[in-house]
Amino acid sequence: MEPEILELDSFLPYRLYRLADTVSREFSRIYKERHGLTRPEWRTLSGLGQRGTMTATELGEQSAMHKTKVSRAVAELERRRWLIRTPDETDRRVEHLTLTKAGFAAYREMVPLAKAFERELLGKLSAEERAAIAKGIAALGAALGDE
Amino acid sequence: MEPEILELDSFLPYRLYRLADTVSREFSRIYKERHGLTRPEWRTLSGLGQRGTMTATELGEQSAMHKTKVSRAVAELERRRWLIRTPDETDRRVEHLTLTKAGFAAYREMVPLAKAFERELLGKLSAEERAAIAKGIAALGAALGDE
DNA sequence: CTAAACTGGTTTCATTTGTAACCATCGAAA
DNA sequence: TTTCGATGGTTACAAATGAAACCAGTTTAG
Repeated sequence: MEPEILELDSFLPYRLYRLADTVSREFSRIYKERHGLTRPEWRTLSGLGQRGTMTATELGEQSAMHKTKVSRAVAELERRRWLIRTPDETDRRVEHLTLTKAGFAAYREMVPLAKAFERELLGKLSAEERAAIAKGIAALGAALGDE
Repeated sequence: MEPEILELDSFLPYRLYRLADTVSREFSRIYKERHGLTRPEWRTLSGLGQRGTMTATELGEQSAMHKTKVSRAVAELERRRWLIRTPDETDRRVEHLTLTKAGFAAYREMVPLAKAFERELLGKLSAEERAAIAKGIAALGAALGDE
């Protein structure tokens, strides 16, 4: 019997990871160069910028980050005075996180850059290709419960 | 003027990364549990299994890994006696890497598991969705020169 | 020839990450 | 109530990673 070979180049987990890695690495230059943010920090910033106040746990769910990443990212943004913590009135374990003026200013500055990056990337694709990637990602995400 | 908000959930770099992370993490359980391999080690194993002999540099190109990752993965697989290095005849900096019997046995054992994983994952999608993800990834990969 | 630039591969060091243990608080059940 | 299991969040420690320095050996240009 023939030895079975795995075509790595068309193997979904590999292909997907590699693509995401390339895109993410490119994109990270934007927030890394501009403000020296790490990816968890950027996600925290954009999560709070988008949704307003959130708790650390909510942030973790929304951005698919492990709680330790969230914890460290929040600590760093707090150190920069980009966010503040407000203790919950009724549950003293919980704290509500909100961007400060400075934090929100940074967010507002980043948003157009992020959108431009995405626009440029998608601009290299045809309309059908854009539709395909959107559909594919949505379907796979749904299949994985990766909401 | 309205503050511009970035919808993280539909932002391509984020969505893609998150999806890849989920898939990759799931998949890694297979080679992690079975043999305690790291991802670079798995990639090295499957790269050599697929293509036969390669140099470290070629491995790096084929699997999109930094040279230090390759170096360490190769060292570990060598320690397990899953591969051997043969010095190049004409250029003494280069070494050709090949799986040993044991290494190839491990590879052969992993391939069906990998294929089954992919099959199961894709099985959750409709035919059009499968086509969409394939097309989208290929297009984006091409656009990025991410061969 | 020979010096300088380059390439394959390894190592060192600082940073990032994940796991697990941990602390404090909370809610439910006895 | 008191106790015990969950939960929000942080910390400690080990492992994985990336950047840059490094060592050999090779090529190129003078």
